[in-house]
Amino acid sequence: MERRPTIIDVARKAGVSKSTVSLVLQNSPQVREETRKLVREAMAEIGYFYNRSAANLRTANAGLIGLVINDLRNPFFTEFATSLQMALSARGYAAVVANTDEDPALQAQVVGAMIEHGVSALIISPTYGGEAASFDAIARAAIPAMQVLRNVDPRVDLFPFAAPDYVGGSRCATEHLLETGPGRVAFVGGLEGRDVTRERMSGYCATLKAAGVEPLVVTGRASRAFGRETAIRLAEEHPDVGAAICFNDLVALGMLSGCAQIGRKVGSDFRIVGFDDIEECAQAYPRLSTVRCDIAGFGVRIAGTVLDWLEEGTVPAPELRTPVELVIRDSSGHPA
Amino acid sequence: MERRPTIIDVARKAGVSKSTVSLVLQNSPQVREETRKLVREAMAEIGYFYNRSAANLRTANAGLIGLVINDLRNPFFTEFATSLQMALSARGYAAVVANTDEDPALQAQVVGAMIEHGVSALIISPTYGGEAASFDAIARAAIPAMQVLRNVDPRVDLFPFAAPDYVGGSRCATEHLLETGPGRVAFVGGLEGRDVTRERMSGYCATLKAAGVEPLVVTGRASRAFGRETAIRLAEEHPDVGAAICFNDLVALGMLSGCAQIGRKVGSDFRIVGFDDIEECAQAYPRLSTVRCDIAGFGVRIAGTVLDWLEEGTVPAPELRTPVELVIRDSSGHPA
DNA sequence: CTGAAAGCGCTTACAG
DNA sequence: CTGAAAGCGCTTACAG
Repeated sequence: MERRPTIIDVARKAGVSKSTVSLVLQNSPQVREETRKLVREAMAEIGYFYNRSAANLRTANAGLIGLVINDLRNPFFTEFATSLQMALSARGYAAVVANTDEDPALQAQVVGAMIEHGVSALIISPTYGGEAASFDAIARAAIPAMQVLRNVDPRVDLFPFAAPDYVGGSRCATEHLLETGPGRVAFVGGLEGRDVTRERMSGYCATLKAAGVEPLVVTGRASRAFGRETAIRLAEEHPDVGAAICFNDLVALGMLSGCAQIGRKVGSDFRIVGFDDIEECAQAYPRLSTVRCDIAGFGVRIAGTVLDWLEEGTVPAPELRTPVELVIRDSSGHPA
Repeated sequence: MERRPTIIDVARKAGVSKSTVSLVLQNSPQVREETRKLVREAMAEIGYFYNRSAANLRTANAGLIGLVINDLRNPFFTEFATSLQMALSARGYAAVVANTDEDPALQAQVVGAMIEHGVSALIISPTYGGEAASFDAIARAAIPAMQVLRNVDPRVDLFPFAAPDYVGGSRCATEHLLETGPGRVAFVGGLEGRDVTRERMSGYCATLKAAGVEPLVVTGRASRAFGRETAIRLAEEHPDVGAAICFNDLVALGMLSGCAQIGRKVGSDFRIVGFDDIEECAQAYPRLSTVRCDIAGFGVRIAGTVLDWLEEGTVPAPELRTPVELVIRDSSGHPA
């Protein structure tokens, strides 16, 4: 467990100066091919590892990106974080990631820790509430940061916002449900008063209004458990409701489970469309129709946007909306 | 976007030397309370952020832990990684995390990157194959590292191994299935030749052998899709099979879906038990019986083990097995 | 309790 | 193409 070799050790071994070793490390063209090879061999021989922290002290580019996520156990966010991380990795960056579990205090803490670790940029899917503490710290530290999936800080010039086109998605889904069968269509899940809920609901409300149909909104946690309970409750209390558009796939999958439990046949007796298109949708029975947000592609895109910002100074637009697509499978019936 | 304040700026502002500021940063008791307060105020006023990379250069404790996971999109690993990360965070460490997608080359790359970033320790749920490249690099860098969930490198003295007690779990599950009904019980899912598959299968095989029953093993990818297909295929080709113990919950959930599709009633016509107890099990219909590995608790425990190793020098035992527990819900029927 | 000085491993002009 | 020197922001003895 002795001291790790440094460029000085490499230099000594290779018989050159440490500047030369540094130049080799940076692939500088001004080092002769022969010397370069000599140095590389010396590195391999003595087991040299580049020390980025030390380099960072001079250049202030750690190659570290912070990723803070409000709910990392939710498959939607897992998929986002994973795709993003892998895209960063492919471009030579490492990701420091933290889950905040929707806790503003925890979020402020991890954001602070990441700043201390010298992240070059921050990508944050923020909690609702207490956002000031986190974003003010980021602003003070003058670190490029994007807010994704949820827009909680209005300073989008400082903290550009990106998310899928939720409104468009809910409009399509509602129109589809209006076409495929009779009965009222409900909107299920999503916590009241939140932006994302408002957006995913607004396409629904607008479409129903245009069609002259009365809406029925059942807000609540975006969980399987809530979906399941609601499916059962809806059958009892609102037998006239023949379809539901869900806040997300988790709720929809929960409704599938609830309908199975009470023997209500999904796709005919009752029609459901989810939101997000997590992997499970295609494997459920019946296969779940949903609004595909291509969250993996979204993650990759955000990685690119942030790295371009960092490397080329291309400041992202204040608001980016990525297109969504209705995927019709079996849970929503088929147009008559 | 000017230069970030340093301890020198703080010192000047507070009218003390930079050593004093450093001492305050470390909560050294040798600084007078009054001075301490003065310094803290100065820090707040000029927006100072601690620079860990710089500190690390002297002390070689970055407060960074590397977490590399073979399949981060799998809810089992997501839960593990998230719990672990949050436990680290609670003790003041940040986690650099990377998904390797079962790719040995990618794994070697991210391990190298983490070493460069100066992680103080590594926790790795490794890919199968090509392990030498990764673990040799870790050994050369002399970084404490644990292999979890999969034991691929035999040097467990160097890289202690920890995992739930898979063998015991599969034994319990098999006994349970033998008690709750008639028909053969199959083992479904898990790639052939892998340690985890072998372990999760061995309790099954041993129990059947003791009971004098013929085993039926259907290996394959540990996915919902495979479970679904297998449920359908089993009903056609092996109508005598009345129960299945699955490699993991994903397979079991897939089987639930397949049974629903062909109208086979799970819990009576056919009995299923999963493995892991991911969150979804309790929300499925019927609710899935499974072997609980308490992966969240496992993650927290590993975090503790590694940090104790780092901070107190407590070297972990070469192999740690954590207890598992059979959770009986509705999918496995009930003992007659 | 506080200051001055050296050093952690690198990069970056600047000479040669 | 290569060397000597300064400096990144901190910590750590060592004096005072």
